[in-house]
Amino acid sequence: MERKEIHHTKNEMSGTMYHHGDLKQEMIRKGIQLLYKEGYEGFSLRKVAAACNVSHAAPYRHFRSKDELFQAINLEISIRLKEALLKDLEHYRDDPGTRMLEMCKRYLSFMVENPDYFRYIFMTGHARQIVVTGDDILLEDENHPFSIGRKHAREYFSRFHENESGWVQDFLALWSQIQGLTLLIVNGTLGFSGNYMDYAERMICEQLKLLL
Amino acid sequence: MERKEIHHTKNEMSGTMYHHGDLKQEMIRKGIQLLYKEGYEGFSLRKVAAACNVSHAAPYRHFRSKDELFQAINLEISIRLKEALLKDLEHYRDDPGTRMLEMCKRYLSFMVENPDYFRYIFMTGHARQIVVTGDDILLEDENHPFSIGRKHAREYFSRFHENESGWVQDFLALWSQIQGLTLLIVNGTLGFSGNYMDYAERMICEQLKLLL
DNA sequence: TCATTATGTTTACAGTGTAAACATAAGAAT
DNA sequence: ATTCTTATGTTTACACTGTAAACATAATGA
Repeated sequence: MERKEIHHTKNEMSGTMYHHGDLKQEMIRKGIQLLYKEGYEGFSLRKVAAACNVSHAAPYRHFRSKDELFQAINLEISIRLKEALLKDLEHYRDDPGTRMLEMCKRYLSFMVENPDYFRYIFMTGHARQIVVTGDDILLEDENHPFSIGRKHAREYFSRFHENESGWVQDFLALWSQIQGLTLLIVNGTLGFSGNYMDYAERMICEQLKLLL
Repeated sequence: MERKEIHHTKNEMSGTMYHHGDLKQEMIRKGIQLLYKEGYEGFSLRKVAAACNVSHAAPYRHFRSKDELFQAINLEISIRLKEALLKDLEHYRDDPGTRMLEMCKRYLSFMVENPDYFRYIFMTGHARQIVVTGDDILLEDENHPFSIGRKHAREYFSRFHENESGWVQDFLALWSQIQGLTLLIVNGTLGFSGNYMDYAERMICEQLKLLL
């Protein structure tokens, strides 16, 4: 009971060992690295396995398919994104407009700095399903980055409407715009001679009905 | 000189023939069909070759790589898109706002009906480079669908600005929004209980500064 | 008629995801 | 301690993929 982790992770042990120790987590870590280095096209299960010093079939003990590894990576990324969005957000407590602007900018920055995250999540059918009903726009998972954005947007946009569901259209408009700009920048369609964030900021402010 | 096309396309000849006749064009046509049927993931050179009743290496006489076939498909799609955007546009001659709205809706419809076109062009790094300078947003190719949109947007948005380049920001905002909404619908992120076009229309009208 | 060129086919190879059979090590039960 | 079971590796195999090289055939032009 007392001495655990005797046989974990090759680093802690001397030579090579039959059992890896924590292959699942290392597959996810190395998978993200590979995604970062070689992009979505260059990504392969076998390369990740090799990066973990493990035979190409070993991953199948932890993931039933390549796609399942992707889902695990997806989850890990969404956690990082959520952290990035929420970090030190209380600085903007009494300025909801600036807070919204800040979150939008953070989202864009995160994706631009980690383009393969975006590429992976939104360009390969691995995004979570979100449903727009008559008066709400909802994802089951409360912890998902989207739900964070939704919560803030609802609180923010509600002030501009009398009816209970008016914020939905505003949020949809804002979210589409951010998402589109992110896509165009991340996939290399749009190049800026100056700083792209200037354009983004003006655009977002207008969408947030903020005065410039 | 007179009798040409004697030996073209298997359809016109009796049995099978060594030379196909117009493999290049049929690869593009069948390629688009395959894209439509199996999606970008299920797409392969060998399947397209098989669909053309031709050995798997034959395409290499016309395309140096899979990517080059994709570029040809890209071009073909952009032509179809342009046609869809411009068809009967003179009906809206004296109502620029409605015309812009109509073009945006057509773009969205086209992509929703042909999701793999969008997936292919914008999710696989095959989109054309567009540069945003201080006072313009430009693509060299005048015939590209983007350039069509740019022309109309410039004419339309200019009325709201005194300075010569004010329209750029407006166009960027509109384009990002359409593109983002399209992405979210096409990749299945966003599901609508009602008609998605209602939401889209309200959104676009607002972006066009049109009264509802 | 014959050489050249365009355009096919066959064969080959390395890389992919995945499944099956096998091997080993860890932990539980005896 | 020894043995059984289970978790987690490895090897081998297969059907795909893109692509290159060698070869074959048919159209073209001298």
